[in-house]
Amino acid sequence: MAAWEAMIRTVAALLKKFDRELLESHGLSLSSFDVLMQLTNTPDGRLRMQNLADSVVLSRSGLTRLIDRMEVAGLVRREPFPEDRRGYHAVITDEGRQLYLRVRPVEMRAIQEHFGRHLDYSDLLGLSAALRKVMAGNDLG
Amino acid sequence: MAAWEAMIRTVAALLKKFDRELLESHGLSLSSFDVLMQLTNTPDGRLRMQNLADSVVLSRSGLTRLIDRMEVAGLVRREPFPEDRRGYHAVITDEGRQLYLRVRPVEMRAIQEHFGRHLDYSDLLGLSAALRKVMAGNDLG
DNA sequence: TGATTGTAATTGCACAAGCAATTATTGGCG
DNA sequence: CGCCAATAATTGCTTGTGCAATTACAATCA
Repeated sequence: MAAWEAMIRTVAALLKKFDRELLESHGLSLSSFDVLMQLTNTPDGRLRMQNLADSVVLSRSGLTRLIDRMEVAGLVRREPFPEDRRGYHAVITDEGRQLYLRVRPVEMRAIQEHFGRHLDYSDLLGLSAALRKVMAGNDLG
Repeated sequence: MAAWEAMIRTVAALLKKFDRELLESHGLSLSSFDVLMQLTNTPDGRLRMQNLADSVVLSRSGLTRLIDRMEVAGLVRREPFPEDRRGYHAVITDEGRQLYLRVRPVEMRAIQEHFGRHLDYSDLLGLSAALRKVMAGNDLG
């Protein structure tokens, strides 16, 4: 219970901080960054809306609007998915890739500075292991 | 980095789940529950708006409106603070206390079910210790 | 084939949250 | 004392989010 409390407060505080920093430095929300990261991590920079919504912390409709905004900003584009014409791919654009490459090191540094720096290796191992158990227990892959 | 990712996704997913469960079962948001908890944990069930905003995961203005809603719902009331007439106390009402007492066990069970159950004692100790380090390193008391 | 059921994504709507500006009050300093 | 900066809380405005309903398409099965 205490562990849970500590966890939500820590995560919330850090997320808020990262979100603000990213917004100020690059005009990018954490959600957008997350989308760029997920897309970059696929072999061809594309993902169905559905799968993207699952990996990102966002509802379906939330993702729809986020992709709307990111499309306007030129970071991603939608492409119809021939094999199932209900579906769309979100595809990262060159501009999106470039922005991601610029932002990623900044974000990594922030995480290191505010999170990783305070933990040693065994802390991180323990943390990861514990979280994996919780995720597995909740079908969060 | 992987640990951080796992943490935000786990926390986000569980928070969403808890929030929905609480809303359905008692018409209460997690934020409201958090306020009730913070107030109950003080000796006289009252806290300045400012201090409450710090302990709850919420901005000043967010808290103002949340207290508005909770006041309408009869769970808390505002009381002027004589020693500093700019300030207000949020005070938990009897109704608020009763609701908290009903909801708390439900919430504890949910946390146990979705979080605690998957971890053994040493996991929890390690988790708490690690989070304390991070919080201390970020001035989060 | 045609009807029914299921699924992908979007849209209408309402609400909650944050930032910036505002109001009311306090405290310091000449 | 009177002015000015600082602080507590609120309010106006804008944006992001989720739920429920909707649209478009797919799949199954008689």
